[in-house]
Amino acid sequence: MTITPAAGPDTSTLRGASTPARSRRGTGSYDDRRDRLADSALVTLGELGYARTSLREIAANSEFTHGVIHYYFRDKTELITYCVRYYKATCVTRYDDVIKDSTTADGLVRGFADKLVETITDEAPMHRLWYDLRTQSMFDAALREDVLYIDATLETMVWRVLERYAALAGRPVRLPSSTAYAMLDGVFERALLRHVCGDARALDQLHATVLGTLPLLLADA
Amino acid sequence: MTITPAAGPDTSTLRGASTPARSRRGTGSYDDRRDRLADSALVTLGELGYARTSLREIAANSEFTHGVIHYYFRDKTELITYCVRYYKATCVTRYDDVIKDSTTADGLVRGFADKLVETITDEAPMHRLWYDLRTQSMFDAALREDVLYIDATLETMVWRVLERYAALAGRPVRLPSSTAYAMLDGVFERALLRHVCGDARALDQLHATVLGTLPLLLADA
DNA sequence: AATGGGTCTTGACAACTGTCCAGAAGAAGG
DNA sequence: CCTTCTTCTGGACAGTTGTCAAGACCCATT
Repeated sequence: MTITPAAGPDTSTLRGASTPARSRRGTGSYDDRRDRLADSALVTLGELGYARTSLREIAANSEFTHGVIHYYFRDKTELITYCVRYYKATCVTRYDDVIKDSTTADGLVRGFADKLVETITDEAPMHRLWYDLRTQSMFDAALREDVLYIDATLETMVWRVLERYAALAGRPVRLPSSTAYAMLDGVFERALLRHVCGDARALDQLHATVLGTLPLLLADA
Repeated sequence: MTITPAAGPDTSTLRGASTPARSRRGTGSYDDRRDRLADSALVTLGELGYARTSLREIAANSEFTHGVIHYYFRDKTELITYCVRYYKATCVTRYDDVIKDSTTADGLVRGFADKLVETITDEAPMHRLWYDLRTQSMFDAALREDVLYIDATLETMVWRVLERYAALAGRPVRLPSSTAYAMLDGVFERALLRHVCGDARALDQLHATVLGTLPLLLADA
């Protein structure tokens, strides 16, 4: 998958627009290999966390050697930044099916809860990496622009779910988008923490919490 | 302030119970200097974040030299762990005055919102450090025990506020303690992120959000 | 004054980090 | 074949890290 940033922070790199589509060596185009490197990096980052992940470790878990990284990325910051944007593309559409396929308010709530549990089960390393990067942005200004942009994207993603829920229920959401997102994110982050720490009940509790909480976000009938 | 862990994870160090109360050198007792070292460390950690803070940096910002750290702490992990516990002691009583002094439900909500804004204004580095450590615990098992214990402590701290609020309002809280904490924590974390990133409206919005949201946590009249 | 032990300083060590570079490897075009 | 360009390798560099140890310092007791 080649990332195609539609909006948001500047995505230009050191290479001009005339990037060669075909490579001389290796498989796939220049951008393909860049993305595969970012893909490997994300796996390693999700495993070790931002702080402990070195460029050599990233390279070791990829098809490249450590020297190549500086061929595709100017420095570590550019690699991380690119990875963050790459990550975003993999998660913005996560709940679109829930929105599209639900025909009742209760069905949407169940589908949403199921999806939250599923994504923690399948993609916990990616989620903890996101929280890691978001927290790091409080110390490292270089990450802020991207983090805030992705956070806003996630907020609208959640808001689309709630708007559909409100429409199906015939009652408006009684909280602003920012508050609703912050609350649900807090619930999700807590469940992720418990789950990663080995709490077997974390996912069931998340499911129950979402079922019990989402109705409270709508105005009274 | 000397930390006196009442409950929670094991706090024992390499030194036995017969710790000398008076030192031969430096000012204060052995435990005093240990705490002052932890105090310096927390300031540095809050400034740079867990990942970027080295033992030499901690020592440079303290009254000690870098070698002393291994005299008071076995290794970096023990220092961090001690700091985390030390941190907890400084924040568990944060809202006790609000609980004690409030005489009306609305007054408690205002006092709580004021206090949240105040603590972000005054102690933002400490808060972002907490979120940093909590996130790191998802990657580093050594931190988990302490993090989960502190998180539980914060939950009961928030719960005490809500119980008092419910009593003053004459309506019960309609969410379990865990959910209520997760939601408010999400709102708080978001406000902190915005604030640290330079968003001047973050604190006003936090205040307004708390005023608007807390009533929703109680059952209908 | 001498001793002994708690406290602290200083320098060293190996391991690791991001970055850079000289050159090899390989494909495309002449 | 030879040249040219992209791609990649492997090593080197300087800086930083946690950890340790030899010894200096200082105070209390004898």
